[in-house]
Amino acid sequence: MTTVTPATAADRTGVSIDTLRYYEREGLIGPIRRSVGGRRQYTEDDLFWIGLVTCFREAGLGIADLREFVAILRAEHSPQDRVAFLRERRASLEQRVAALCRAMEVLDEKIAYYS
Amino acid sequence: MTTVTPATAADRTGVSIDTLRYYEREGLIGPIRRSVGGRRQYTEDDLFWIGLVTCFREAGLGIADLREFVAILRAEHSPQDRVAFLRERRASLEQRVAALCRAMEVLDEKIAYYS
DNA sequence: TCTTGACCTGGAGCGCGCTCCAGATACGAG
DNA sequence: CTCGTATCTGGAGCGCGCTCCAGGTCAAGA
Repeated sequence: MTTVTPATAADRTGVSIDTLRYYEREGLIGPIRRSVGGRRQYTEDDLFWIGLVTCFREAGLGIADLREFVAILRAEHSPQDRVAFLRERRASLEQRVAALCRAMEVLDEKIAYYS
Repeated sequence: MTTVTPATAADRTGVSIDTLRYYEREGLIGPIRRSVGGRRQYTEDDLFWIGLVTCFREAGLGIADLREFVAILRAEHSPQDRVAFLRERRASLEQRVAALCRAMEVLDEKIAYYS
């Protein structure tokens, strides 16, 4: 299996090395395989997962949310639990979108006023 | 002009008294009128403005953004500057929405998978 | 008048999400 | 083998956005 150094992983995911280590410490990714000497070796799967995490971080989910997310998707939870959790997260994202739309409406109003 | 105590203002806006003071210190609201004894007296206009600020905070704008927002709307800036600023803010909100939508798509995928 | 509770100020403290640092170790190029 | 760069670990530091606290002031009700 082809793997990649921390520097390359950081480069390809757009996440800093420090943050990658932080995410691993926090249980959001990995644990990442190590070389004999102890250096991290990121697989393509790791990179993909980091992409998912980044996607959710950008959407505003907190570290604790993501930890739970990881646990749900990895551990032995009943499908109902998983789906319930996922739906819950989806609902909160919808609320964020709603908040954003309200703010955009206000902006549009102001833009119209000053145009 | 009818005014309202800090406690009532907090109650009606859903923003804590401490946070109201903080916003005022940061220049996001006010300065709020004071009674002879030095207590704050919030007008309806103040409450409305606090509502706007809250709306933008919920949409994820930072304190510095809002300070600039206030400056733009209050001070003597050319209409072009205002509109440019507002459009810029709107664009960044759109990006947030896009990030949220991406995350929701991922969630939907997982939901579909586990359903 | 006295009590009680809301409010004042300035400043410290806190949780989050990184980010940086020191000191040690690994490893590829020459 | 040596050098230089990349990486390792544990822990400190930081910016943001509040939140809390101490010590004092104000004001309405009994």
